Amino acid sequence: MPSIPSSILNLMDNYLPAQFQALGDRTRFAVVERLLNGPASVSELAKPHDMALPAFTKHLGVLERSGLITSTKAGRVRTCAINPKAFTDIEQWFLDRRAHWDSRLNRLAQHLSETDGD
Amino acid sequence: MPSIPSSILNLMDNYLPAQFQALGDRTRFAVVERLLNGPASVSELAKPHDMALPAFTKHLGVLERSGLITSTKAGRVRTCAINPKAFTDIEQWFLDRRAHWDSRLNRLAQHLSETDGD
DNA sequence: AAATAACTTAACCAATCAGCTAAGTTTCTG
DNA sequence: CAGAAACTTAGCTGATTGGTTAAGTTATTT
Repeated sequence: MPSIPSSILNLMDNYLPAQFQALGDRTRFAVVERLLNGPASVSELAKPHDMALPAFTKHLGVLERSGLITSTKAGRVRTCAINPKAFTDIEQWFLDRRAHWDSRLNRLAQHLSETDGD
Repeated sequence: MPSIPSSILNLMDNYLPAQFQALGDRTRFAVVERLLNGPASVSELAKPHDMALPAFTKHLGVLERSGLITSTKAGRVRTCAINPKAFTDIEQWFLDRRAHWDSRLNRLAQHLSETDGD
């Protein structure tokens, strides 16, 4: 059974560290929180941040390359929006790890209670 | 003994960008995934990573300063463990934002249906 | 007591990052 | 069509990051 080469899968694969790194900057984190209220243009998003536009648009580039946001240009205005799937994926990672973590603790507790009287 | 005001502690506390940044590196991300299986010593954690120990312990420093992990030294062995509260806090951020996001979409849908016949 | 194990500290280096200014492009407005 | 608005591209810079080696410290083993 021929399968998709892992080189391609790896590209498709949502790589969480890239998304965490994107969120790991005050400015980008604030942009994401803003966009959770709905889409906005570049200049609208930039307004609260005390920096020149080129610096700011680099941040948007990082967010977009990580997959956390999307953007489309209409006329001279670029509009940015949250990519909900990226958030669902990260959320899922936390849910999975929590489930794993909890079951580990349960096994531990089980083991401790079973060996209690030894 | 003068102490750090709680107002400042609260600001330091739970500063998500720092935690995201800590997770935004392959090595540190892998360490966290490993620690979700249970505590481990520094050299145990370092083994799978092809780098000298000083480089590796810097990563542990970043993780610990962010609050994602804790460590204690017994004899010459430092043992690292997950700090579950940090994970709960991040998880909570995602749950909160999702709730907010969903209610925004609901309001939007509501609005669209109410103005449907205009 | 000497050797080894498990880090730790210090000093350095290359690469990436976050910012800047200046100049360019495209699209709207008057 | 001239000018302004909304980015975009290019090139520079200082700070931070992720790595290195060499040498030190502290605890255990033999």
